[in-house]
Formats: sequence, C-alpha cells, structure tokens
Amino acid sequence: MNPTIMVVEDEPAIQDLIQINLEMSGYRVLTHDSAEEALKHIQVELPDLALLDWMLPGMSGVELARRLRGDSRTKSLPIILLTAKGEEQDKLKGLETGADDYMVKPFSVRELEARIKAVLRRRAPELTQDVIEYHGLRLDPASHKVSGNGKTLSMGPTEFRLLHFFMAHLERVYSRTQLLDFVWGDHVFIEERTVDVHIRRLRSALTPSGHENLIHTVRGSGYRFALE
Amino acid sequence: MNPTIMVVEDEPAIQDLIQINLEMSGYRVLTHDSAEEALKHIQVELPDLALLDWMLPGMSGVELARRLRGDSRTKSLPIILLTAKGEEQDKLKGLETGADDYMVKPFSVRELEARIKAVLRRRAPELTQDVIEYHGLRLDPASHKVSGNGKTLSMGPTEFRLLHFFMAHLERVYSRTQLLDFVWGDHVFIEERTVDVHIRRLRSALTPSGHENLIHTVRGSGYRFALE
DNA sequence: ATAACCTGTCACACAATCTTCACAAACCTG
DNA sequence: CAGGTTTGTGAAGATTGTGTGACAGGTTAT
Repeated sequence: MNPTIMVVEDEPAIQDLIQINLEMSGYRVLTHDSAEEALKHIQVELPDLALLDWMLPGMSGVELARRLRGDSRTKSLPIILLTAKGEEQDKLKGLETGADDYMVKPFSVRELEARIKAVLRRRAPELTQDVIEYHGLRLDPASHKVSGNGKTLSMGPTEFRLLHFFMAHLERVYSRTQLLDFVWGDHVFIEERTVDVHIRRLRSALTPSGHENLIHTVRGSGYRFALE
Repeated sequence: MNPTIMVVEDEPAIQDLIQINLEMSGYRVLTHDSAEEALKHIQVELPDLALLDWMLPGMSGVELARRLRGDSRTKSLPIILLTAKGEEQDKLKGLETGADDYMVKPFSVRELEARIKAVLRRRAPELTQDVIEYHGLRLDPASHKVSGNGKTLSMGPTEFRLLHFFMAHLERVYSRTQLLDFVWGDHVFIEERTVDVHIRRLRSALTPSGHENLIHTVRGSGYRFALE
C-alpha cells in the first residue's frame, strides 16, 4: 500500500498542486480545507504523514500540530509545516510544536518530495547528515567539519555551505545566480560578484591541503567543482 | 547561458511555483502578470520559450500566442499554453494558434519540465543540457567541457556556443547572419566577417584532436558542420 | 564590553576574449 | 589568365570578466 499523506491547506491552487504532484510520485493524498475537517477525518483513518499549512481559517496549522502531538493516537504522526514567506522567523515556534520539518512557500516540489521521503524514512533529525568525501577532501555536515587529507580545514559558515553544495553537485557548472539561489537562498538581493569573493575565501581555505584547484572558473558561465 | 523562460500568469501562487521549480532546474525565469507587460519586455529581450496562461486579464494567452506567431521576430519562439480544467475542449483552438504544446492545470511539475525539455529539444536542441557526441567529438553543456577522442579541448565562450550550435544542427548550411542570430543572439549589430574569425578560432581549437575538418566552408553561403 | 570573526561591497589591476581591420590567399567567371 | 569576389589569417585596440585586498557594519564568543 502506498503511503498516505494528509494535506491541510485552504488555498485551492496550492492544494491542487501538491495533490497532483504527490499522486504522480505514487502517494495517496487526502486533502482538507480546514483543521476541523482534518481532525474529523483522522478519527476514521490515520495517514502516514501530515502536511499542514501554517495559516488556516479557523484553527491554525500550528494549533492542529499541537493537538495531534497531544493525542496519544497521533503522537508519532510525522508532520511537515508549510509556512509563507515572512513567517519564517517563527520557525522555531513551529518546530517546538513538534513538527518534523517545515518548508517555506513558495517551495520546490522536488524538495518537498525529498523531505517527505526523508521524514518517512526515519524520524531522526536532519536529512543531509551524510558525510561527503571526494579525493581526500572530507566534509561532515553533522559536526560541521572539513578536512583535507586528514588535515583540518577551517572556514566560515558561508564557505562551508558553498563547499557542501559543490561537493553534492560535482562536475557541473553553476552560474553566480544559481549559487546565490541554492547556497544563500531564494529571493536574496545580493551582488553577484559577492560570489567571487566567497569563492576566493573558499579557495584559500582549501589551500592548506592543496584542494583549492578543485574549484574551476568557467569564464562567462560560473564555477565548477571537480578534478578536471 | 541557461535557457530563459518567460512565464505569463496572473495567479501569484502558480507564478511562484513555476518560477521556483524551473530555477531549481537551471532555467532563468522571467515572470509577467499580463500579456501587455510581456509584450513590452519582449521588445527588449527575447526568451527561449514562453509559458502562457490561457486566461489572463486583458489580452488572453491565446491572443498573445497568436500575436507572437504573427511577428517575424517571435515567429519561432516555442510556446506552451497553460489551460485550466474545463477549457480543455478548446485545446484544438490553442494548437491552431501555433502553440507547441499545452498543459492542463493543475499539472505535475515534473511533467511540465519534461514538456519544456521536449519542446526545446525539438525547436532548439542547443539549449538543452544534453551531452552531444559526434564522431569522437564530445560536448557536455552541463560541465561545459569539450573533448575529442578523450582529449580535452579548450576554447573561448563564443567558440563553445558556436560548436554547441553546430553539433545540435548537423549537416546543414548556416549563413553568417543566421549564425549571428542563433549563437550571438538577436539585437546584435556585429560585422558579419567576425563570424569568420570565430570559425577560424574554433577550427584551431579542434585541431589537437583532428576534428577541425568537420567544419566546412560553403562558398557564398556560409558554414556547415558535418563529416562530409 | 571587548575582541575576534564574518559578510557584503567596492575599486583597481590584470587577464582573457571580442571585434574590427588590412592584407593575403583561394576561388569563380568569362 | 585577368579581374572581381569571397574567405583565411594575423595583429591591434577595445571590451568584458575575474582575482584580490581593503573596509565598514554586524555578529558571536569571551
């Protein structure tokens, strides 16, 4: 039986979008417009995961999450919250309610599916904790440490995220705009050339172990991370 | 440069959704709320593909498609129409206007991307990220690398685009004017003979692996890329 | 509170690449 | 073969893209 996902979302466009895409990926989808309706349905059938909009008419998604956590029957139901832009600052509050993850709208459908998969697969914290290793360069997301040939390399947070992204996407050219989107986040208003500066900082951070030449400049296009 | 897709859609939720997801897949996305706005922008910049909502306030997407087909400058711009459920019966009308494809809302993002790729492959293969290989010459748009019989070949950005175009359009003669349009882009006022210079540079870039003789001069007409 | 660190920008220098030009070479026509 | 047309080629600015050091705020650790 395919996993059943309960979607509680009042905006029809988003609701349709999620339903279509998740069904396309083999999930069974139940949609509800309100928290009250969802609660009623849950008496009858317990889904495998709940996708709740933060803001809902009547009872909010946060309140719904809290209630689900309160009832022993739904205590361990995985929950992902959908928040609109500008509500992010409350994300801690959202996670406090016991949500397993949250996503900021507008979101990438691919990412949503990835998180659903991750949440379903395990109830452990964080999903990208896998250590990545490439030609003697080793990055550990969990401990936030990087080492080259055993030698510890230190760098700032931004350089770390940049390196993490590169090591997860080898052999491909990314434009400055794409890097800003993926590493800094969407809708950021930052000068493109700032990427150059961080590339330079990352390069010098990698120099002690000689890994700085893994970063290639592709003139007119962007940067690529690979052996070459 | 990544393919640019123009999205004309008045519903913000759908607009955001499409933008985020397409950007995540490496496209550059321009969004407009109305056909009028889109037309204005097109004067300045010609996108590689247009995604038009069927129903729009003011000029409809169908009407916009018809206009684009009418103007010689946008005559060959690939168009995909987005129709809401219930409008399907009119799909023939949509295709009559010259749209390359259409999708019914709500749609799967994966399917949308598949169709975009299909349309681009059909209308402008040099814009896809597919690796192209021809008689030992291999070009990979994603990593931005060219190799001949395994040997890495290096060249400038313009030569790379030129080669990409040729490899996506084998066995056909292109005039200097056409090459300027397709490889340099429209709105460019460059001396025709400049093409010759880049052809020469491309030839010498291909010489190390002996592929320079794939480029044939067709006296009085232009150039052709093929074995011959 | 102070020091240490991080960030995003900028300006400048340098390097790569583009476009144009002039002339040479190749080709065609009659 | 001569004269005209088209293409190849090398070199000279002109233009654009990238590397880099410095700096002013901002944040975090002590």
